Amino acid sequence: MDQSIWIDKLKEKGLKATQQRLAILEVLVEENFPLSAQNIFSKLRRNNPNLRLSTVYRTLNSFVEKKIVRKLDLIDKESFFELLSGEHHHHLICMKCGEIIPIDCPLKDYEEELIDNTDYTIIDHRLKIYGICPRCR
Amino acid sequence: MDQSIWIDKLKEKGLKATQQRLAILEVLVEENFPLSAQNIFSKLRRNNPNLRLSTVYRTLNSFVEKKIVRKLDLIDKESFFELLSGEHHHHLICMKCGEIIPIDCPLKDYEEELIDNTDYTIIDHRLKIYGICPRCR
DNA sequence: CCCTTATTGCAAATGATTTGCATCACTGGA
DNA sequence: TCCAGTGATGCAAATCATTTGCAATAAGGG
Repeated sequence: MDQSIWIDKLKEKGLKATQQRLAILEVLVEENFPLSAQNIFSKLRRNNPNLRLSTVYRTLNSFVEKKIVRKLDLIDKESFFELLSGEHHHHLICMKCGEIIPIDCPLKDYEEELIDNTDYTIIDHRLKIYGICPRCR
Repeated sequence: MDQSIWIDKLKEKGLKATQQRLAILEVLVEENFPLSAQNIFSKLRRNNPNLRLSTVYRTLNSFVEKKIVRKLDLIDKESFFELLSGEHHHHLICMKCGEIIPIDCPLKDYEEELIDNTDYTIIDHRLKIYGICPRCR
């Protein structure tokens, strides 16, 4: 990973470019996939025994706030976090094996309609589709 | 509320028609709106000091399992529960005042497409749209 | 009306996430 | 390059919604 790009990005958003933040970013970039705080923590801890789960949470929360990552509530308890890059999209989740597939967003026209009908200002939306993948079926 | 309908419905689903279950159902029917476990608990407790929050949770979970109510994760922490009746729909939530508006489901065609593209069996989906209502804006 | 079994009260546990505080590491300026 | 100020982190403890174990209770079929 080219750290300098990320160092700049962090500074640009008013965040110090610390070791822990860069390590967490590196995992998110390399996986390029939704991960839980615990996931990230486990991956990093062996080479970084001082890292705490609370630091991972604090970091992810600041990343969410600065729109560097997006928080997803895919399954009941644990939240997942994914890097905000590439196309806006949603997820299809296999209820048996937990596979997560990115899917594109079908809501553009629908939101226009909604604005006309409700006079709301639309800020954001969440869409998740649950099913069973061909292998688990 | 005509209790006998609900007593039958519970029995039909293999649940005993207990006082607490009927009380919880009554609140859900009268509000006809998504409520949290704590919401329901607070409404009932004054006339029912023995009721426990854990009973409300257990009841709601069994209702979800039997498809009598639907669980919604609208805001970060607390889950909401709403009676499963009427049209399948989703929710538009005002991020300032918390107003919740039911909206209809735009996903039928999209799911067909998804089945063709992914070979998944689609079980369910969740859609929430967040915005600011005209009054709060 | 009784017996069986599901349900509830109650208290304690759980698990993800957050927080308080002292220490440490980053960064911009000298 | 070094230093001070401030934000970030380690650490431990707290929080908060939700769940669970167990003994006591209530529902409902016979």
